[in-house]
Amino acid sequence: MMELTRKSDYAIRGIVYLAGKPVDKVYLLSDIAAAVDVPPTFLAKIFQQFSKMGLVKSFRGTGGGFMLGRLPETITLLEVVEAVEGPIIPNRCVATPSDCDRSGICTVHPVWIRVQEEVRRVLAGVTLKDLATKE
Amino acid sequence: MMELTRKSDYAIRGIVYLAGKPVDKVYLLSDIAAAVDVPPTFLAKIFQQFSKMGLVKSFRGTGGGFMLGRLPETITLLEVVEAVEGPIIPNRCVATPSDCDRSGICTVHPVWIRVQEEVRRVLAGVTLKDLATKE
DNA sequence: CCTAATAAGATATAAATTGTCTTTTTAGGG
DNA sequence: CCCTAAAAAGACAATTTATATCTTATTAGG
Repeated sequence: MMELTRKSDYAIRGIVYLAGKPVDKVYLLSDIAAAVDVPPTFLAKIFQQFSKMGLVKSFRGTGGGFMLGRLPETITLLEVVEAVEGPIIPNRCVATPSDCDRSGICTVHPVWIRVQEEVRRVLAGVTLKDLATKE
Repeated sequence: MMELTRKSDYAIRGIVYLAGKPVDKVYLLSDIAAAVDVPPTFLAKIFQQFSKMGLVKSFRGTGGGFMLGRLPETITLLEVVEAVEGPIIPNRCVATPSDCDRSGICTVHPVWIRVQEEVRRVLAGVTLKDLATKE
């Protein structure tokens, strides 16, 4: 339970790297991937998702690359994780409570809700600015 | 991220069922599995694990079956989940910090520690007695 | 129009999940 | 003693998810 996927880990590395750089410049995917030690083709997929959601902006063609879509202090770790993995759901019954309807009431359900809340609270309390390491 | 496996869900159903019954009696695996709607062979594997860890006691042969290994108020949900899935590890770097040693210090690491602590805290605060629904 | 770069989609491989099946061991009862 | 009822243990199988890679298309600049 609870294990982050590689994809999310890679995603965080990549976007935190951007957050630690001057935000108005464009960075090559290949350079980012090399800097954070992630397979470039995999990071490309991740950043494509991010781009659709506005977390990063992409520019094609010569001189293209990626930059952060918003200021680092306005992007939370929760947003990043959920952008990659979808909503944080400790158990399927949290997403679709009808799954829980064995025997009328499920006593465990409220516990998963609390787990979800606590995890979201922690992740929502950290921004990319907090995570970015300026060099 | 964070999704409980079926195995854990089944495990919880099974052991909570036991916790809701008179604790000094023995229950057939096949009956438990039918009552909580879990494949019997799968639940068997889970209860074998539980048995090794003392969460349940097993009895073989005629008249055999399973009962809780300890009183319901002394078994936490955390124990049950970790008995099935192993320790709660939001990211591999929490288990093996050496993984985290890209670029000296990893700023995200402490966040995963906090996530781990919060999840454990919630789950440790709930016992099987709390979850058991007496009929 | 040529080149540099991302976008999109198809495909491939490996690992984990979710089981099942068979054989063995243990225990009780006639 | 057998015979039967039950769990224990281990091997095996199917499905799904994770982890990529490859190819082709699109976009932009010079």
